[in-house]
Amino acid sequence: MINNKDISAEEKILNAARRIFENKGMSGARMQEIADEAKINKSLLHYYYRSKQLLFEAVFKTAFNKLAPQINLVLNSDQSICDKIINFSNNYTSFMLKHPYLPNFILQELNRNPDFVKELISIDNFPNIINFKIQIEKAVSEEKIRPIEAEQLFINILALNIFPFIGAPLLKGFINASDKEYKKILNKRKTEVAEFIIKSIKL
Amino acid sequence: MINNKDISAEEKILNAARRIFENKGMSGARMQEIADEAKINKSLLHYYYRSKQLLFEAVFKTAFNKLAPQINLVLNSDQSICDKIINFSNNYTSFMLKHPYLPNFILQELNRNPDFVKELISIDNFPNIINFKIQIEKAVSEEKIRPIEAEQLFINILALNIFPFIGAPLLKGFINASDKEYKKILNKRKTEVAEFIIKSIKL
DNA sequence: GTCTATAGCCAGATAGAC
DNA sequence: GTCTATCTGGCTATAGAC
Repeated sequence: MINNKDISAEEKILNAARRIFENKGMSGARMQEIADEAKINKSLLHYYYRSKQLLFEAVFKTAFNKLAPQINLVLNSDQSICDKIINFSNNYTSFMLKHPYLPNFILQELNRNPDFVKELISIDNFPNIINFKIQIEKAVSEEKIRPIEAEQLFINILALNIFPFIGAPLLKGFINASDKEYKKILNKRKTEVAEFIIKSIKL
Repeated sequence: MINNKDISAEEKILNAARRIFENKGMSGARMQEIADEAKINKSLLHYYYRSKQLLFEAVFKTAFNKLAPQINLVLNSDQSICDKIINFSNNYTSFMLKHPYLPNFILQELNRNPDFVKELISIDNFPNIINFKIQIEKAVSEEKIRPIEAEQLFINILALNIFPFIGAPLLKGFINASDKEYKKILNKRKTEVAEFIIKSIKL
């Protein structure tokens, strides 16, 4: 039997762990730091999650499950290509402005441990390009958009939307922007990115 | 007086450290692992570089100094906008196919420690958007390209070229590509990316 | 310059009282 | 479930012989 206090402790830990892991990664994070962030005794971390590795995996899967549905809207919804591009660019950027460390965290850990993707693929709703590929090939053959491979277009859509968050520290430096100015630039991208892509693929 | 053997040891360490740090990051790397990779006694790492932190900084600055000139070709060379986009997309992708972990390594560590950018900015030849901004504004006012802000275009150019390397593990999963197939896709991007951008900004 | 041995510290994990 | 105390191992860094 689990009472309210238990749920609260487990969730406090998971949220604290998310903040610390997103910032420092698996190897840079300290269990003590997570405990402090959660305002909870360090032993309780082990009581609830057994080990640092298991706590990390819980955080990682939660993070990935936030990202996957967004990608699936591009790959598997029944919107038109234009609507997908417009909606995804708008929604994804809005979402990321609230969770700016998420893509960096996920990609960082996957680069460090590429085999982890294999585990993720078996999960329900792991994004897959097949339907999108059919949609693009159809649109090309019907001359609704210029000839372009679905894989290249898909990579472009993700690149234009995700990179501004991953590359933020560097981009801020290159373009001489304060945090506030950079946030403004990101906000503009909610519509800019879709316009950029659509202008490129229209006939 | 430094003889050949010294130089060799120092370089062996730096190269080994680069490989390990690029893979595991500062906090995930172990001095013993770097020593093994360099086939050298662990004490020598401290003899030559004093501490892990200093060794890391040497590796990081070397890496950044490889990246910066490439960015400066876009920002500060006197090529036309089209030539810049075509040449950068081609050269950068060729370069990154040889150093695929470089952008991930740099962005990872900058995200973990954003203040580090401030140190980099003081370095000679730190990329700056000013000249590029002038060039774009001129081209827009002369109606050579459609209206677009220099910052947004610059972010797009970097995003389309860099993200496919940082996001590789995830993208491979989404588009069901083997390492070999993904490499083929990246190779195509040497020309695809430039085409995609130019189609979007032409009038 | 290169090695072995070890100091000194810190992190993850557990034992056990309450 | 929650706490304190502590074990155990691994890591950076250094001392000191050669």
